[in-house]
Amino acid sequence: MQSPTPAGRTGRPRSAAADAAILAATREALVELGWSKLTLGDVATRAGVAKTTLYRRWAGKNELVVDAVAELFDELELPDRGSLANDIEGVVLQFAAILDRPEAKSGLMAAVAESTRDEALRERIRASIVDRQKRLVVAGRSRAQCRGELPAEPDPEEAARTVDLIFDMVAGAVVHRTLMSGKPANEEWVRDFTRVLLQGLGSEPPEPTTP
Amino acid sequence: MQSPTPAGRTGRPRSAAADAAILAATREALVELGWSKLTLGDVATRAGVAKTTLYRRWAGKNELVVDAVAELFDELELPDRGSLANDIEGVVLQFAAILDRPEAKSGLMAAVAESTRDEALRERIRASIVDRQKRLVVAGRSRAQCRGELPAEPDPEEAARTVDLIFDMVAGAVVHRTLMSGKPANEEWVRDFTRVLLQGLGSEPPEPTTP
DNA sequence: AGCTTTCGCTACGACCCGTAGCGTAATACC
DNA sequence: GGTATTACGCTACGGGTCGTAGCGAAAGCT
Repeated sequence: MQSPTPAGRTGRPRSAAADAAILAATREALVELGWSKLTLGDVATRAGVAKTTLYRRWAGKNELVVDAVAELFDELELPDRGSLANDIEGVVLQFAAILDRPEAKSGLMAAVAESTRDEALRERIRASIVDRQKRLVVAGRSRAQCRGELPAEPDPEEAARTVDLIFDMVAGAVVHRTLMSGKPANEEWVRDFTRVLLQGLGSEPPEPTTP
Repeated sequence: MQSPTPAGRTGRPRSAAADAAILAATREALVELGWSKLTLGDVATRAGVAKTTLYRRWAGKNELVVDAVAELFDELELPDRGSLANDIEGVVLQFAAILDRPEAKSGLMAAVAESTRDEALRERIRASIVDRQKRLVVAGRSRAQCRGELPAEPDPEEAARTVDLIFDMVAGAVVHRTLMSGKPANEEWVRDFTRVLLQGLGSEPPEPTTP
């Protein structure tokens, strides 16, 4: 997960408990201090380990925070809710709930910002966060094709392009809504979003919000 | 634009040339160093001003970078290209071109990350960057309604929600494509994106990419 | 046992931060 | 032209964080 996993097999093994404590302390520090004021010395103190232990496992702040934030996305699931629209609404609400947590907001965006100048960090984010989310898109799309809700795309290259497009549209909209617009991606918004995604902008709303 | 604009009217005025030099130096430093390694002392040296001059005008790194990045979005325009689809493709390509610049990527995302813990900074970003982009959505939508390409929404509250939704979907998709997926938002992608946005996911592609 | 690796601790030079103080330069008002 | 007022450049400073080195002790494996 972190630094070049120790090659040798003999000797005292690394403490797994220390790993968990460090990542939890990192998230705690992210909540209280945010990215810029988070220091590795402070994280070490919170975790009850020495600062040098941190540097033995992670190359720096970037890698540590990515690993700490990645764990937040472990709970993402895609239960079968009967229709494509329901599947989308369900997973988007899950994603929005994770993004609403302060440690996810500041940590993820800061890491992405740093990754624009660090190829290895970008790959780390892709492998531990982005690809995990994209798998949900692949699964949901294939499920919808079996239901006949989406057209089949025999060309694998074109199918991959479509998956990428849907992924960027879904995740991008939620992230932008949450971070840039600063408004909640609640049920009402998710309903509207899903309708536009599935039927396009030309469609008219089913009901003018009369609860 | 920056710090509490000097209240008094007498005395030596602030140098406007210094402002431009500082903002340009900030963008240059963003390109070469990225957000985390950018220091205000270095920016001051590049701009040919004293470090104290920087602190007299901006409260800190966050505010300075936001102002420096905001200027990049000044060139955004919405020329009338005849149809809603063409309008969208045009403005999205402009937006993607700006986002592709390294100073925009690292600067904007880092500022957004910091803004999750700084209400004043979030407001600054909203006023100088986000709202300027949203105006294009409002204009493009109203133009499309005049053409009859989009349904009219008489309820102003519902119209505002629709504008917000479209804005987050468009800008979010481009940002996510560029930064998270790390792939270019080129003409091919923009064509696919516009088709899905207007017609929804159920529609089939017009031609299987046969140039 | 003995070997190997991790761990906690301390200390260190290097860098950047943000501010204070001073003398000088540039404008507005009279 | 003289004067008040503000901005500017420069230097210097205490405080904080960085990332690393070195040490003795602890914890596993064979």
